[in-house]
Amino acid sequence: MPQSKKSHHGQDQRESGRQQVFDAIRQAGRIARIDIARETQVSPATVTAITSELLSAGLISEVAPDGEPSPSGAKRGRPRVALKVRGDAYLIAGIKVADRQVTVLLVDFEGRSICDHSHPIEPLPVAPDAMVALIREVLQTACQKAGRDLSDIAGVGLGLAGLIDATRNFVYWSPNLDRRNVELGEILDAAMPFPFFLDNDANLVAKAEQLFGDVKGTSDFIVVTIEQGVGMGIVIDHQIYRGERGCGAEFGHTKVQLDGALCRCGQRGCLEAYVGDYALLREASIHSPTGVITDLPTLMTRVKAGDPTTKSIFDRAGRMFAMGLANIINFFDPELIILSGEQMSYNFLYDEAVMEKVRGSVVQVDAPLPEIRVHKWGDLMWAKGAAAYAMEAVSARKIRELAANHAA
Amino acid sequence: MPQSKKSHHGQDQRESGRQQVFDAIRQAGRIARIDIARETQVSPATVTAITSELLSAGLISEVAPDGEPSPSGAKRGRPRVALKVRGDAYLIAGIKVADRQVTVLLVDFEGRSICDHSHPIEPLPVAPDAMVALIREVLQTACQKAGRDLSDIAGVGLGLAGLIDATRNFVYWSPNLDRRNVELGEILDAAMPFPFFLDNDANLVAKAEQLFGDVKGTSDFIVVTIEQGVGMGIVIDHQIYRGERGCGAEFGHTKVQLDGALCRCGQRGCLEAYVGDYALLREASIHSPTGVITDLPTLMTRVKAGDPTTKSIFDRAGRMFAMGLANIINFFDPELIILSGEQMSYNFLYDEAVMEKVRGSVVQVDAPLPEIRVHKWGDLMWAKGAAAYAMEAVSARKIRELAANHAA
DNA sequence: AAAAATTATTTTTTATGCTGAAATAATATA
DNA sequence: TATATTATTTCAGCATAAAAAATAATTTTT
Repeated sequence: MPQSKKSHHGQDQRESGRQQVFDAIRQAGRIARIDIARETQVSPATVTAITSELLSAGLISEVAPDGEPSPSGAKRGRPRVALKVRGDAYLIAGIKVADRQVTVLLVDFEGRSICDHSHPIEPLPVAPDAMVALIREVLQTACQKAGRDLSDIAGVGLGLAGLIDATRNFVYWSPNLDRRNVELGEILDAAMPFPFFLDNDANLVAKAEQLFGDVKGTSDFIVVTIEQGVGMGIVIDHQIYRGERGCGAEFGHTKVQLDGALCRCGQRGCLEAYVGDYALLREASIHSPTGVITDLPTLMTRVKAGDPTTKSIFDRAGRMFAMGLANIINFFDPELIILSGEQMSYNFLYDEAVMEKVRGSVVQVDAPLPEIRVHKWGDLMWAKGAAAYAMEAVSARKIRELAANHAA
Repeated sequence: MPQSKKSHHGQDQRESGRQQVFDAIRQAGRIARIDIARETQVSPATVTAITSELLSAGLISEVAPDGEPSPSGAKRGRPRVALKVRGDAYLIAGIKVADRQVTVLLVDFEGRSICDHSHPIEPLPVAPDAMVALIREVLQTACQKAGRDLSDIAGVGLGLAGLIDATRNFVYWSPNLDRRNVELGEILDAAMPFPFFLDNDANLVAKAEQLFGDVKGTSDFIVVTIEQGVGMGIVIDHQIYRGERGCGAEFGHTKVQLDGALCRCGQRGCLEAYVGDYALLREASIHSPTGVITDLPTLMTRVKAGDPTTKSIFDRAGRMFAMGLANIINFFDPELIILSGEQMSYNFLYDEAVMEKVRGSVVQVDAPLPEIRVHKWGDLMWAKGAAAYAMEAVSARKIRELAANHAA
C-alpha cells in the first residue's frame, strides 16, 4: 500500500543519513568515523562528508586523542580520531511536573547535567496561565543558578502526568491543570522564545532509558513507571508508540478485575486502584484501629513488624501487578521490560513472588522470557527524560535546517 | 541510534521504489501512472521507469481503456491508462488448518479466487510428517480441481492456530501438531518445490483485511478473531507486529481475573476461559438437568427461550470480553478494531451492552473512540489471509530478484 | 475539419548523493 | 630510515530521481 515512507530524493536522503550519523555519535558518546561507517552501514567516504558538515555546523567536535589503545586492537596505523556531540552547541531543559514539585534540569547538548532545581508546589490543579508562569519561573531560576540566560535555551522537554497527545503538544487531561483539552504547547511556545516538546511522563522515562540508559540499541522495550500512578512507555522499532489519539499505553487503567475497586479515574477495576499509593492506604485505613493512614512508610513498618493484614494488602497488590505485567508480555512479547520506580518501598511489586506469578501467567514457549529490570530513580530521571526528548527534537530540527541551508 | 535501516545506495533505493509502486497498484486494483505518482509521492518520470520494468518482468499489465470517465473529472486530454497486477503471473495458495478441516484456496496474483477445497480431519494432533503429507495432498487436490499442476504454485501461505514465529517459519506449539518446537517451515520447504510462509492464523486475518478488506490504507488497526479460541493480529504502521519471540498478541490468554477460571492452556483467568466455546459449555453443563451439553446452538436456543441462567453465562462472557477489548484500547489506542468471527452465534460478544461496557472502561478523552467493526466470515477468509500473506511474500521476493537481475 | 486546449505519459536533461578505488595522513615496527 | 598498517579524505563514476521538455491522445472550439 502507499507507505508513508518519504521519497528518497535529494535532501531527504541526505537528511536521513545525517540523522543516522548524528544519532550514532550521540549514542556512542565518542566514536571514530570508521566505526560510524561500520555501525550505520554507510560508506567511510560518506561518513567523512557528513561529519564534516556536522563539524562546520558546530553540532559535533573532534576529540583530542587520548593515549588509550585503539578499541579495534590495532597497534599501529593512523590512529582513529573520535567524534562527539559538541556539548556547548545548545542548552536544553527538561521539566517534570510532579504532584508536589516541579523539577527542572538543564543539560548541555551532550546530555550532561549542568544544573537542576526543584520547586515545591501545591498538589492542586491550576489554570494553564499559572502553569506557564510557573514553568517560566523555574526555568529562570535554573538558568540563574547556571549563570546562563533564558534566551540561551534551545528547547524544553516537558513531562506531565495525564493524557497527552505528544504529536500535537496537546493536553487532554492532566491532574495539574484545572481544565481539560488545553493547547498547552501553543501557549508555552507563545510565552517563551524556544520550542516546547510535551509528552506523557512515562514516555519520557522510556526516552531517558533509550538515550542514557544501558538499553542503547535495543529496538523494542517497555518501561513501566511506578509513582503515584502506574504509567507505561512502549518502544517499538526504536520509536515510542503512542497510538492513534496519542493516549495509548495507559497501563495504570487497564482493567484487572471486572467491576473491581474504584479508581481515582472514576472507573472500576483499574490496575492503579490496586497498586497505587492511595489504593494501599485506603485498604489499610479501613483496618487500622488508629484511624486514617496517610503515608506509605507507616504501612511498610507494619509489614516489617509482621502484621498479616497489612501484608495481605501488599500481597494482593503484588499479584495484581503480576497479572498486569503478564498481560504486557502476552500482548507485546517485548525483549525487555524496565520497571522504573522511585522508592525502595515498592519492592513488593517486583519481588520473587511477583516474578513467579508472572512466569506462571505468560504464554509458555521454549524461548527465554523477556528480561525484567528494575531501575530506581526519582524525579531527576524524569526530568532527564524530558531533556532527552527535547535534545532529540532539537537535533532533528537543527539537522533539518542544515539540509535546508545546504539546499539554498 | 544505529537504525536497522539499510543503506540507500543503488539497488536498495530502487527496490523500495518498486515495492512501493507495486503495492500501490495491487492496493488500488487498477490505477493509472499519474495516480500512482500522486499516491506514492514518486515523480511521474520515475513511475514510468518503474512500471515499464514491472511490465517487462510480467508482474503487471496495462488494462484496455474502458469507456468510463476519468476519475479525475477531466473531460478531455489524453486518457489515462490503468495498470493492474497480472493475475496469471503467479499461482498462490493459502491454507488454513482448523480444528476439523483443512481449507485451501488457490488465488491468482491479483488475489482472485481460482478454486478452494476443504478436507475434513480428525481434531487430533499429528506428527509433523503427517501434517506435511496432508498439506501436499490438499494442495494436489486443489490443483487438480483447477486444472493446474502442483509445480505451478509460486508460494503457499499457511495459517495455524498456536504459537508461531513467522520470521523463522517455526512452530513453538500448535494444537494440530503432536510435539512442540517444530521447524515446520523447513520440513515443508524440503518436501515441496515452492516456499512456505507460516504465520499465526489471527495475523493472517489481519493480512486479509489489509489486502482485501475495506481498511486499505489504514496504518494501525487490530483484528480480534473469535473462533474456538480468541486470537489477535496487531498492525502498526502498516506492518504486523509480532514481538520479540514472535508470540505476542496472545489476546486469548491475557488475564482478566486473578486466579480465575481454568483455561485449556493450563493457566487461570485467561480471557478464553470465559468466552471460548468450551468455557460456555462447561458452565452450562453444570447447570443442565439433562447432562453434558456439547454444542453451542443448544445454548443459544435456551437463551432465546429466555432461560436466565444460560443468559447469565453469556452476559458474563460479554462483560469479560468487554474488559479485554477495553484493555486493547487502553494499551494500543488503535484507529480501528475489527472483530472477526465465523458465526452469528457470537452476537453476545459485540452487542450494545458489551460496547457500552467498553466505553465505560476506556480511558476517557475528548476524542472519538476507535471504530469497532464486526466482520463475519469463515475458514475461507482465513485461507484468503494465508494467500494474501504468501502473495505479499512472493511479490517481495520477485521484486528483489528483479533488482538483482537488473544489477547483473 | 482544423486548430486549440487539455491531460497523460515518455524522453531528455540535470543534479545529487553514494560508493569504490586511489591517494594521503599518521602512526608503529623493523 | 624504510615499511607496514590503519584511518581518513579525495576523486571519478554510477545510479537514481526529479524537473523540464517533448510527445501522445484525447475533447472542445472555431
